Amino acid sequence: MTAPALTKNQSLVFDVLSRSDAPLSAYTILDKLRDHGFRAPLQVYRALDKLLERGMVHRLESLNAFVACAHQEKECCGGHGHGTVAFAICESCGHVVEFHDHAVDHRLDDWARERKFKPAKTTIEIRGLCEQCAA
Amino acid sequence: MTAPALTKNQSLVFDVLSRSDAPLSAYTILDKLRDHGFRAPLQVYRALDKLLERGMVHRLESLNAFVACAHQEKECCGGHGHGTVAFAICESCGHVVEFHDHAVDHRLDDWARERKFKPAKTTIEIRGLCEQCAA
DNA sequence: TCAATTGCGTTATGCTATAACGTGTGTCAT
DNA sequence: ATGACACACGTTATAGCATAACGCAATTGA
Ligand SMILES: [Zn+2]
Ligand SMILES: [Zn+2]
Ligand SMILES: [Zn+2]
Ligand SMILES: [Zn+2]
Repeated sequence: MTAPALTKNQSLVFDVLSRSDAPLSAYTILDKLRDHGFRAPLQVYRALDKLLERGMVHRLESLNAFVACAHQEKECCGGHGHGTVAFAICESCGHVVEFHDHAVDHRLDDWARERKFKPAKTTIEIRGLCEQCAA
Repeated sequence: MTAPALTKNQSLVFDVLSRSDAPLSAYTILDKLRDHGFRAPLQVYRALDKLLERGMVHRLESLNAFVACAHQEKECCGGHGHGTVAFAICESCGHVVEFHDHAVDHRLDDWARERKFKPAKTTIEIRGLCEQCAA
């Protein structure tokens, strides 16, 4: 039941994402890891796949970029085992806020149930300007 | 105030999207329009940009693909002048349903207002299985 | 020990999107 | 008219994102 340890490559990728204060593209991650022996995009993508599976990393579809999950292990909704997560992305400074909203989740869930649509993964991304940048 | 007519290229691209029952990538559109003189991606992307501006076409971020807007001109929320729109995307048959949900919109709006975040564009995409394909 | 699984590294390729250049065509103020 | 401007268009080249296909090594579990 308890997940196996991260491999070396997975740890390296996760570390880079954790330290970043903005989303990173796979190729940016690659560049940051060249000194650690990374040579090809696949090394990054394979690590990202595993981290995404675990919910430790999220993909921002509107940016083709990735962020470390901002949840603590045991937060509401089970931390990394969270349901749908939403993002507010500042187009000026690049800062991203990850959040849940149960009302939104349930509303979309109801919509799906009414139409007998079976959701697998839901993307919610608000792009705009954060408080700092909107001033 | 009334929008200028579509150019030839814009019409061709819009037609292709309108006739399709699934989202199309820019390159797929290009292929479908080679017989009409299209030779390069930019011809498609430039037309798409204008159609997106007008709200006649939507981009599905999680698919890197495009669909014709499913609204009628004068539907609720002003038809093509609509606010946030959401999509349910079947991963099996490719069918896409476009919808509004005011409750979701307002909830996300509230979230943003509370944090003084200024939304510019919001993406909501539910991927899963439609009723037909879930059976 | 033998198979199956998983991760890894490499090369090559494919898909998505834009930069930069020049052309032609209208509009509009001079 | 003529020049200035805006805008659509066409072309070539390039940038950015993602996966296919190969082979090797380590791990696991019958
Ligand atoms: Zn998360
Ligand atoms: Zn900002
Ligand atoms: Zn629409
Ligand atoms: Zn379906």
